[in-house]
Amino acid sequence: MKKRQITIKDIANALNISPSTVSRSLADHPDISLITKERVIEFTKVHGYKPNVLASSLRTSNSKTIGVIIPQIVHYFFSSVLTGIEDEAEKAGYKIFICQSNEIYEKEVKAVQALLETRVCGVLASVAKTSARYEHFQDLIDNDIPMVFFDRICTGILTDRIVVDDYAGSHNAVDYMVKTGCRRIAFFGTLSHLPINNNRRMGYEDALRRNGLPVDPVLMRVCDNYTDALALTPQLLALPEPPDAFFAVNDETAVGILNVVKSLGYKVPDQVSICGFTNSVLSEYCDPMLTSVDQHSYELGATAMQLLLDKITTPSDNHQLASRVIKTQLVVRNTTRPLS
Amino acid sequence: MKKRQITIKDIANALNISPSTVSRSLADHPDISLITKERVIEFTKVHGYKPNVLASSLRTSNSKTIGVIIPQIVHYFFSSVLTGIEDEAEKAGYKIFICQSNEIYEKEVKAVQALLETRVCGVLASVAKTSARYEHFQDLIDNDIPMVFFDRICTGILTDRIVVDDYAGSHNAVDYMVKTGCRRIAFFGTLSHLPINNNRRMGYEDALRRNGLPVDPVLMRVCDNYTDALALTPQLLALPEPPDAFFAVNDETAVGILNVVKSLGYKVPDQVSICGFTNSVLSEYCDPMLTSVDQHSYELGATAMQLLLDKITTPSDNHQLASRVIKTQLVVRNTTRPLS
DNA sequence: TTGAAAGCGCTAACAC
DNA sequence: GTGTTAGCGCTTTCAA
Repeated sequence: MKKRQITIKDIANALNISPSTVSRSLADHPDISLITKERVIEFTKVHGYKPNVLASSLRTSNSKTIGVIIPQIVHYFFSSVLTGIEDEAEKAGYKIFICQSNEIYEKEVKAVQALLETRVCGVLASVAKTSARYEHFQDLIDNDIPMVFFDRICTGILTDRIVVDDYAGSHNAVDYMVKTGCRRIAFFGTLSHLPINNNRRMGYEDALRRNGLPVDPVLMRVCDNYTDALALTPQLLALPEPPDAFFAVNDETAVGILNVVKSLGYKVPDQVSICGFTNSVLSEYCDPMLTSVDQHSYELGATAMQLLLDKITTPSDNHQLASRVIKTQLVVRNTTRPLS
Repeated sequence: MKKRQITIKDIANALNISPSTVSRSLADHPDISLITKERVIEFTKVHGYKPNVLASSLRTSNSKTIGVIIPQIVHYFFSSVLTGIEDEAEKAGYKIFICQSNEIYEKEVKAVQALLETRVCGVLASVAKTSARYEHFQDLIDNDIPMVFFDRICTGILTDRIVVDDYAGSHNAVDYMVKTGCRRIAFFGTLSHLPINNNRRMGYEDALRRNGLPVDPVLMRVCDNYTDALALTPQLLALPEPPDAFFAVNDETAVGILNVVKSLGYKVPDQVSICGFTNSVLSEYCDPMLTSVDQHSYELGATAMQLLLDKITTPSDNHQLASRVIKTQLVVRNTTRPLS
């Protein structure tokens, strides 16, 4: 026998007042007398009344919920962004509904569907690597759901976005490696349609060019996880002209490279330099500790949420889209040489 | 101008049928003629109808949502459990509503409140380290919300639970270290009321005793994160009789110990052995790779969700609580010596 | 200061 | 095979 939750009507009957008075008391409406309010509050406490948010959301057409579409929370970067998102949401009295795409396009589409059905007030999204179509996101826009893309944005969709300065981050890191004597720097990136990858690659290429170094396609590979790095790194080191440095688009990949390089007997950073991206906790756990590009992930999440809340509370029809950039910062540790 | 979503009534009017017929068509009710169903489906596709789950949940008193209360998703163990939970939930057609307690009692209480208000069909919870009171969980029970505790259970509350065999896991690990020659093994654990900690400590103590080794309180410390391990480890190594091995309740702590031990010039595992708990990806990232106790976290999450779904679908009034145990497995890597 | 009544969008008896 | 009707629990005009 499932016990029925107590309702406003129950309170009204018990107290011999009307449901509307109860509702107003709970909402602390100024018209209601203090005595009445106190009686109501007292009753809710004693009897453990829990407002049914389903009902109030339906009635007010406001679910006070934000949908978050995120690739994978196992990754330090995303779980850290999520913390920023949650903290801001909580301050503003919003709940968040997290959907993991697991980098799978189909799951992303389903997530959008679920968020639409849940009548979320807004959506924060970072797109899956495999997503090459964007109609599902357009669907959100078409239904007037405010949305903000973060980190992995979707250029085809006209809406606010917040990213990290991937180009500068990657440019600075590579520039630093060149300045410390590296001449053949390999690039391990992601294969996807996302601007984030182009930007990081361009930062890499431009840093080389500005330093008068050649851009060698042989050194540029698709590899963005630990396991693949274990397989690919030995191939590069076996080249006639092997790299003397590696730049990877995330820390897991960088650590994979590091483990291979060490196991093959190279000295890090004397013979081979390595730099990652994200500056996750991981970078302090490996040995030598990893030089990495900090993305200020918490700040990214918090700012994304603030942007979204702005859109929700002050819906402006002049659709000039905000485009924020979070600065990165190169954190030099011991997988790269010091500046002489 | 916020665009109103299209409703069942709209479809009914457009198609000159009644709302109930539309509803039944969408639910694929056997009574409805194929032609009608097709007309309805066609219309929903063309006009992008999204059912309002708020309304249907309210009407049916079934939100098809499971609440999950979890300490911190940044940790590999929990995010990995979460994946198991999500996969099972999805199979069964349930959404999940994730609440992070961040190990803070007050946030845990708020989470329970939110879940109650959202009218979730059930709750999966792993309790915060700082929670010493449990009325909030009792509140769920009192409202007949099926619930299952996982990993960090709450002994005061009578409900289903699923844990890892912490005692055996820790016993085996310590026993292994003794068998490989360690004589003074330090224990780094958590300070909390949770059984999980007692069990791990007892496993440690019993393994020592069965091998005829003394249990020295000096070697047993409260320390369960990377930063604290950096501070505490040197103190232990400076003892007149320093430990020759460390057993930590999680991998982050173990890596912290490892980094200190190495930096002080000790050889691992020759002079000092180290073992962690969880077997997170982390254990392959450090050097030497970390020996750790695998907790089968994905399986833990999946099983927890299955247990909960069982309770939800077949609510038995005979409250005999299920208590499942997931086996652990010692994964030997290079921070411990081989068995001779 | 409070109450009556309508309705958010959906479902499910019950009727025909 | 389809329609009528009532109501899930809440909020909010409008009236008193």
